[in-house]
Amino acid sequence: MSYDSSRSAANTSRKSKRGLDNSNSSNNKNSKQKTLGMAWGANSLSSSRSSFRNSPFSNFGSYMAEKNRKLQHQFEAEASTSSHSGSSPGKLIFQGVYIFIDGFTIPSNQELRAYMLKYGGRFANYFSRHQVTHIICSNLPDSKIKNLRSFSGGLPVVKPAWILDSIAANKLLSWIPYQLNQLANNQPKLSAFFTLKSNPVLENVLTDEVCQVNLDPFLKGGTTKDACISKVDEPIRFAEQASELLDDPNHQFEELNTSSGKSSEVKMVEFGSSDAEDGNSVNSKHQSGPGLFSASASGYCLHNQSSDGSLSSEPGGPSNRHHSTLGDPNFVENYFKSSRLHFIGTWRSRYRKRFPSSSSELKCRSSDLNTSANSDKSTIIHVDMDCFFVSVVIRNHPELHDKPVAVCHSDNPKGTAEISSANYPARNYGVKAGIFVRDAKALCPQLVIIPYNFKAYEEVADQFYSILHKHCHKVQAISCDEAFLDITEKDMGDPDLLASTIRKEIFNTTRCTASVGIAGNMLMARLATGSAKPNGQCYIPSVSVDEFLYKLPIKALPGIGHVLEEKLKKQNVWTCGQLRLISKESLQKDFGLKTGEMLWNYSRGVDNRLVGNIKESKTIGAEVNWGVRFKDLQDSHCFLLNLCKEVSFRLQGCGVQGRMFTLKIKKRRKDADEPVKYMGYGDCENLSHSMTVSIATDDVKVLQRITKQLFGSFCLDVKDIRGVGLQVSKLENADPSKQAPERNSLRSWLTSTTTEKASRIDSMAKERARIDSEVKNLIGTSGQLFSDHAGFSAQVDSNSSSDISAPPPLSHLDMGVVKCLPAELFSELNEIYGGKLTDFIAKSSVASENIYSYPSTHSAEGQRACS
DNA sequence: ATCCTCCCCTAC
DNA sequence: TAAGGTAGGGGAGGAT
Ligand SMILES: Nc1ccn([C@H]2C[C@H](O)[C@@H](COP(=O)(O)OP(=O)(O)OP(=O)(O)O)O2)c(=O)n1
Ligand SMILES: [Mg+2]
Ligand SMILES: [Mg+2]
Repeated sequence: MSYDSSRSAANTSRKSKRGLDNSNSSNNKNSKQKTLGMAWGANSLSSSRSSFRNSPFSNFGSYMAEKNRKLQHQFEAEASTSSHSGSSPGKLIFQGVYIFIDGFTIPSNQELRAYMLKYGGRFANYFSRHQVTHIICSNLPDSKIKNLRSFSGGLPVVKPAWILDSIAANKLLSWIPYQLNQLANNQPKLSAFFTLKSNPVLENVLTDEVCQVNLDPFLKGGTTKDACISKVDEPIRFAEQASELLDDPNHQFEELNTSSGKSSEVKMVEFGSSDAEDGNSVNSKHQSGPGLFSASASGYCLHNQSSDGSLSSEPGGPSNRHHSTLGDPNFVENYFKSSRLHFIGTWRSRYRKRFPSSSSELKCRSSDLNTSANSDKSTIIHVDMDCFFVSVVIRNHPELHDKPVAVCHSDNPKGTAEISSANYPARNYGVKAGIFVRDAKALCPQLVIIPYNFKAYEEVADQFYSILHKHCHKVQAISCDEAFLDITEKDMGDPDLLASTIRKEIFNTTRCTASVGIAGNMLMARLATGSAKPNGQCYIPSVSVDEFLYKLPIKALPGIGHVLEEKLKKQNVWTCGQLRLISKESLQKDFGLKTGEMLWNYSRGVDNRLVGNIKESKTIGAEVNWGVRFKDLQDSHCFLLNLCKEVSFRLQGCGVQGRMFTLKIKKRRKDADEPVKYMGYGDCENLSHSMTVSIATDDVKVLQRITKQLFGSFCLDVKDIRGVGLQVSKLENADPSKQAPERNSLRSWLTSTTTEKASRIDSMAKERARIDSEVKNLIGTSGQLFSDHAGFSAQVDSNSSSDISAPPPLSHLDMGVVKCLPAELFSELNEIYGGKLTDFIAKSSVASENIYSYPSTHSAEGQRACS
């Protein structure tokens, strides 16, 4: 196996002074602004943004809203014109039908394929839930049936006779009479559940009872087995029959279908859309725009399966889908909708909005580090959902709880799709997150593969955090399924009791289990969770820390990944006990100051971090390292533009702008073969270039110009590009009035006192020259007058200025800010207002310096500005 | 010493 | 076929 990428990269030419040489060749003819996914993205951001942007224009929010409205309109117009095509000749009886043939059939695979192609249908060599409309199947072994039922996601499973009869009738017949009986008969006895379901008391009675019973030994007995580490395995049983009777809209839905359908028809258990939409699914035909992704232009993939199992003729139909940037203009948008890593990567920014930092977080402890003194007193809880992505999806499928199950995009036993999460039965076979589905199938042939349901993950995460916040005010979110609680102050009673209460509540609310670790610091609490899983809790008292760690493999320590693990193993260190034998100095020499200290501390169970609120983000970015293949420069520029749009949306969604831009490129290594992973990046060099400007921006056009320039400073063949990322840092609040003074670079520079300015006068010339070049960069050659600055974004489009609203009236300008603009920007602005600015300023030449001048604390930025 | 840039590593 | 993102911490080495 050729291992991917990540060699030392020490040989890559590091310097590569950012060559400002490359002429911004194309003057961007195609600035038509497709605005891809911003349709609903713009909605959410305009509202969130209008609250920020009210200065210097008091009505800036509406200005932006209007701008966004127009862009959205434009987008919708384009979308509606682009999608329709093709008329259907009478012969194409299978138009819109996309079959996948599972197993041996009569007539043969090839014959059916030929029929489909001849009569306007399509034929899938590999199963894809997104494309396939019908599964064709004659007969299957039992094991395969079960898997099929799980994976088909509600698609009709039909006998080949359907195709033959349709051809004979010269029209598309209903598939229902041809449904595979085998499958229908094998349905779980849902009806049995439904009759019981109507008893709402049952849930509490059963689950509570079970929990109580299981918790009992722990609560009474206190400590158990090894060295006072108390651990309760699986105290909350699934109580399968009971839990599945819960009043679940999804079940109701299934019941409706079962009873109202044809007598022979039994609705297949649905994993995909129906579960996602829960109660809505019955009547919601339209994909309620995934506004979920508040900080992103992309939404989730809500599979557009028709909920009644009938022919699902998707809007676009089963048209050619491209799996790479080649030929798919919406690649970025579509890709993110299906990316699990994008989902978990962007979850945090959504959480920030849903649970705004409670601010009541009294940072009464002066030092930001735990001293060993109070560490003894602290009590930290770590909560983590068990095999989260699997658990959420199989909630309604008790028959799968005991079987090995994994979440994956593909069930192709030869495929390179990645396992996202595997349940515990599957882990017994070695199946785990990150491995290829083909390897997982090799390890465990009966592995059941189920699809993602991002919307459900989001909902469960919300419930999860609602519960946590209810029980504790100090909650640090780690991810959508994981958090730390500081319960030091809650000296009321047993932490174990609190933990079991929380776990019980999580289960009763979500029907998914969580595990909990309790200890004196975050490190040990996290490790405790690991040993509590699945569905358990574990307390590690201080006295047991040493023993707990002694045999623990170093890889189990958070912060030690495969690289550090290998390096340490070369030093014959396999366990934390062995790690302790190495001196701190030696570790720091080998791994650096901080990393060495971390290793030394962690191996002893020492962790000084405090549980805290999520900090405001320092960087915002987007990258794509899958399916990236360019045939020419134009391809790459188009892709970069889409990336810029995505990043711009996220910046605006977060209400921030940035000054530093980093473009990352994955470049196929010299002699690298085609990647092992389908559409993957394989063995690559990771390259990056960055640029800092003095005016923060979130404007697409500015981003695009900067990005183009950065892109030009790489010398490479676009055909070698396997991944692209754009990251923005040095963030500032988009609303200057809410901007922390020390973070407001431009303002601090502009508003520094005259004496300060005088003291910098020597450096000014140099700085001015730099600004000149930046301004040129920001303004460019065409339309863009200047970037978002001090809350102002104006665009004077030479060709179609009617497209964008005019800037707000002069009276709404914040003159304090305007006065301080650099000359170039001031004159640009002055032009917009027909020279009236000069007069205005002249009249109100009263002292404004005081308003915005800060004590000269902004050392860093000051240095930067005048150096 | 401290910053800055270009990386690498890690976790979810 | 398949959807290998995102963000923070931090190290090496050069510039100041
Ligand atoms: N390489 C990974 C790691 C995680 N995830 C997703 C799927 C997981 O369900 C979710 C949470 O990550 P966890 O590390 O908590 O893993 P699980 O919850 O699946 O299992 P565990 O019981 O070990 O927590 O993130 C993923 O898609 N790919
Ligand atoms: Mg988990
Ligand atoms: Mg987790």
